[in-house]
Amino acid sequence: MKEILQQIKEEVVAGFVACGYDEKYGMVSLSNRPDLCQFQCNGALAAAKEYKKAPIAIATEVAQKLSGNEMFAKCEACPPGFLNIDLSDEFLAKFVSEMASDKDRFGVEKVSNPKKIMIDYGGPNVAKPLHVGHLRSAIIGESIKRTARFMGDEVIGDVHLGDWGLQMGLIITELKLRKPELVYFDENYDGEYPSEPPFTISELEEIYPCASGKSKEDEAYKEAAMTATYELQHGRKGYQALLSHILNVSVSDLKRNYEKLDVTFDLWKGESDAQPYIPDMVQKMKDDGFAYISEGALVVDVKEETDTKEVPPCMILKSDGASLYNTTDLATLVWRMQDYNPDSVIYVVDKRQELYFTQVFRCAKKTGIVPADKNLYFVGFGTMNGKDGKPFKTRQGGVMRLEYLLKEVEDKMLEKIKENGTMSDEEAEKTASVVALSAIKYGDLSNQASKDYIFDIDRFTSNEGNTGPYILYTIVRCKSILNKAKDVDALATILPAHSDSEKALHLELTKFMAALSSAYEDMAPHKICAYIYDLANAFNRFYHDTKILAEEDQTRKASYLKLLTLTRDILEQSIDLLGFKAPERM
RNA sequence: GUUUCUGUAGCUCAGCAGGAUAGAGCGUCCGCCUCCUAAGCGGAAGGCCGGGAGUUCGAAUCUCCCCAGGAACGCCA
Repeated sequence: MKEILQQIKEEVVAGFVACGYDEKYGMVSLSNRPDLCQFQCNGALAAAKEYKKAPIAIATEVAQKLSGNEMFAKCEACPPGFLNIDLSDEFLAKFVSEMASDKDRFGVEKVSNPKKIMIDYGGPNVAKPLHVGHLRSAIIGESIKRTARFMGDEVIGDVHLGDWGLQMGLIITELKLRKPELVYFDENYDGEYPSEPPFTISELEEIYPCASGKSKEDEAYKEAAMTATYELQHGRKGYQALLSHILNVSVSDLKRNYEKLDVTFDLWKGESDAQPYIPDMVQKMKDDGFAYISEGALVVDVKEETDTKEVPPCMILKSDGASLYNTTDLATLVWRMQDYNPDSVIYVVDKRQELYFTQVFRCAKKTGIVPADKNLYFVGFGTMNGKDGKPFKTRQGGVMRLEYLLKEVEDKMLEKIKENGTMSDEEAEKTASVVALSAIKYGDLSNQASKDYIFDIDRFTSNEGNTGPYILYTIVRCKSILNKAKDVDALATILPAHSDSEKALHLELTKFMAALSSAYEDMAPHKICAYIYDLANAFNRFYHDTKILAEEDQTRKASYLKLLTLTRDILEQSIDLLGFKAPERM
């Protein structure tokens, strides 16, 4: 259905036009003075210049023209020239009623031109456990994916594993040092490689940081790792067999962890999947004259005249001939275009990588890997900091594993539930994990993605304030009443509001469409958070001063229940887009 | 050094296609459970929107300069 602001605007525009003013002055926005009115139009102030009239005169004229319009309870001119608008309670109730009758979408229409979008989020390294650094990509990407899907786009999520490059060389080098007798290291071996991996996930997780540490101190070790990387990339069989072991062991562990986060991917492709496309891609870049040798490396210039800063060329191959991050990302775009041909690709990545992606995007467009009419978006997110404002660490100063973080938050929630609940242990634990996820995700998503934010467990899990648990609690309240009222009349209409708090709730509900579409357009989940926080507040106020189940007027009671249903549904739909769920009780 | 992001209440953050008295939460203080979950609701105190110029009838919001902090800046990803 048509957004409420749009409906109001049409009336106001008509008013302006009828008075002889340009329609552009009929812009309507939410009031920034809710104490005075619900909506406002500042067009008269702007029109004053063009028509050489006092703003208040214009506003008064338009206000008179609009008086008597059924949509408005009030439409008055206010000095110096504001047009203050209140909707009639009837119109408001009717609008909300219409939303309620739209069972699954609550008035939100799908986009008229759905797109095929591929979204690249996650980016975990195999052989390394998920840590907090992967949290934001997963959470934000998942939310953007769900939102776009809800709006009608076809969205393909790709985890984009980090399963190539120096880190693999490091693991192989360390493994060789520890178990040189393994057949994978015997270059003359030409039999079948064992199907059982020569390590467990925990060993793997220990090997990488160890190797990485050594390579920073030991030049020769680093050299060996780079050689191993090169050999792996150039088809050394034993190493490739090792790679697939590493992948298998690691991916099943990753899947388990992402599942806990309620984050899913349609594709489990990795950097290694792009490798077969590299030779042709590179050759074509050379043939087309885009790629040339500079300082020993193969590069493509991506400078543009409008640049305010130096944009270094996009490096395609290192001087030793090995591929690197950029190469792999470009080759990944090759198969993405070839196999899926998406209209756009969205990268949800740490914002520090912005320059790299600028280079990659330009290079992809310039060399024709990605046609000009496709869009490549970089959604950069900030760092997750600890309470001290520095990157989040464990108490020991190491990188916090996601599993442990999750466990810590779950324990906190469980404690709270046990304190004031009467649940069985089993239900308490289930509920704790649901609420914990909401605490983490809401804590993250309620901040603008691009900014750094402080991950404060105590605040996120707090009983009070703008938190995931608060939103869930509100939903649980709705559910609790609805469960008790067995006779919810699905066909009931929502009556004009009886009280201020009810009216405020109506008004808040009408903003759902606008909130969602702006979150969608800006790829900004925090806008959904801001909206549901306002909605939850409005509901709790209403809840507090309205006796719902005890209401004697049955029509009114049915209207309340309908209102509750809509509130619950919108909240649940919204948190689903954020990537978490509400329990039945808490 | 260059580029870029950030700077709003004691703390954590909204608001930024300019508009009327700058908004939340936490923390502090004061109220509210014989009533549908008090993980709630109401209220109070708390701000030169980093500083300075400019554009405008009007600036937290746009432009420029400064200050402070972070980040990126060709063979890591």
